Amino acid sequence: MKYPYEEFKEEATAGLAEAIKKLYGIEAEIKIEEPKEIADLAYPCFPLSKILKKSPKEIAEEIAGEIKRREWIDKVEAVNGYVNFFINVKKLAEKLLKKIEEMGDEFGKLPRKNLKVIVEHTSANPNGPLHVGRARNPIIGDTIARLLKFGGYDVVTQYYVDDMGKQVATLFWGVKNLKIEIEHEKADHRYVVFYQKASQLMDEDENVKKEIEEIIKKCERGDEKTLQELKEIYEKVLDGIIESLRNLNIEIDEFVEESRFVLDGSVEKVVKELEKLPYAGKEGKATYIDLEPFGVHGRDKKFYLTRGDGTSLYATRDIAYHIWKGERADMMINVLGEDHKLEAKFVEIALKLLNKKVPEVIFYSFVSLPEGKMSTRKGRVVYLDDLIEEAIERARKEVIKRRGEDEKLEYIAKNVAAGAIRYNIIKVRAEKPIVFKWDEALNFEGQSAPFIQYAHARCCSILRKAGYEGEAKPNYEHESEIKLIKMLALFPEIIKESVKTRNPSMLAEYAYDVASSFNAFYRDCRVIGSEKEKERLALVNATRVVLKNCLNILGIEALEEM
RNA sequence: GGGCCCGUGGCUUAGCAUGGAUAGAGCGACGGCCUUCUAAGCCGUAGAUCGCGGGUUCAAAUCCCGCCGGGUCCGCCA
Repeated sequence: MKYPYEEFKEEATAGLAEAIKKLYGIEAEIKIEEPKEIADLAYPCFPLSKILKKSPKEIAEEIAGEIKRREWIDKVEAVNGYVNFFINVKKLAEKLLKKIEEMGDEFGKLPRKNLKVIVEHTSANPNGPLHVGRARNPIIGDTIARLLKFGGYDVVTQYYVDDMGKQVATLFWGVKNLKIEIEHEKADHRYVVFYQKASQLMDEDENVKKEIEEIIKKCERGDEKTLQELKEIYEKVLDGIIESLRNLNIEIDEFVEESRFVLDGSVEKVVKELEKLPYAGKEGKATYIDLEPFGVHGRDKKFYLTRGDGTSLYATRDIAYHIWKGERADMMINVLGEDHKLEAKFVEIALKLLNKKVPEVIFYSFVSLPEGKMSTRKGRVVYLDDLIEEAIERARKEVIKRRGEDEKLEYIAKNVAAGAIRYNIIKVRAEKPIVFKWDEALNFEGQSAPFIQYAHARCCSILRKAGYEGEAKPNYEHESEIKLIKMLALFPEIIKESVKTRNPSMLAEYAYDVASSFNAFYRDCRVIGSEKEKERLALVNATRVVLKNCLNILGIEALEEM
């Protein structure tokens, strides 16, 4: 199965190759471009000019003269050394609308690949509520998962639960030893106070530090009773985190506890295997791998696998986890903060040395506050729950302003809020650092989720009123109609591209462009009651489908009214 | 000291992988548009040495080298 735009592109490429062969007798690599306003496709003749010793202008003219109108190619022009192609809009409209009509929610999907991919994201220590500094993780992870599913992969998402590290142990110690009364409906917010106080005491009091260290040691030795006790506490915090995620439309398929890899002996096996390698060394009883031969330079290039007492370290357990994961999937994708780069590099090196599958990693920069990096320990944070709550509050005001209070108020406000937050994170490339500002994070206008949701709601409203039944003979002439058709046709291309590059921000941008093109159409072309009502309704419906599919991938509710 | 990432109008950002035709948006500012399908919208104006300096090329925001500024890491933490 091919999408219409794809067919056009193939026809143009084939036509070019043929023409060049015929004219100059050479097999040229055809690199085709998609200039926005100028043409639908363009072929620059500059590289050929060098080989042929002819001006690009002349070459373009010769080639353009050679390429005939075909099924998809409506017009070919030579301009400034480019061969410009124009698509047969009538044909495009016919084929595209038919395809969208048939496929509906499936439109834009790529063929099934029969490859299982595990997307690991969030994996935050369950010692307190999620904060905005890490909010990119679940949003990027969930969007990537949805995107890959749409792109034909079988996707499972995993949250790796660090149930035996310092953070959870500190939390546990705090809950057991401190008396703090705090009111909050969510457990993660109640418990984080114990964690904060305990961390503070740990810095001040050597005995507290020792007690916490003892808890960690017990866990790492596989003491099941201690692990169980910790679990009873952290599980409540984790439930709070899960609830926060659910408010952003994020569900995680599997939770994998770190301790299982200690308990089942796989961590020990990893250490034994790695110890045998020539890169391994010992310092006292602690084992390390020297990273210098792998191109890692710095003050200290030793990466430790075990402590002096033989217990394992986080990265070592992470290796065991990845071996386990790799046995259960064809591909692994991890979403990690940029602070994990070195650790991830180490895990990668270790996995390669052990001849195991290596994960792809998507790194993101932190969301910081104007006063600096967020920190749960220091209490310098904006919690995700507070952001969501504020977003809903603001959305509610907007909804009331527009449509008054009705039974749909909460539903709309909640989804506008969640959408706005998700969109604002995903529209920016993951590597870019973000400084958190309330008004930017909660923008409901311009390039934002509500803008796109609004266009979708407008589509739905028109279709509702007109009673669309799905029959149409497309014949579009208005510039805004044509622009919109072409925009919709690009959807599968955008999916292909963003799946390939694992870059959902491209899709976010595209969804905005579709909504924007629709608004122009809405402005210029009356639908209901016009002579062209039927075919315009078909276009509105096609727009609705594309917007909905975009929004679904972005994890944003496609509201039907707002 | 070293590694990696970021640097595009006042602010936020797309484009950078695979170099091409006038650098595309949004916010904010200013001025307009609700008697017709939802004004969370639309139209217009102003605003850009694409961090700086070299280089490669017919062509550089995009590739290479150097520098500057910011982030991040270099722990027997996670």
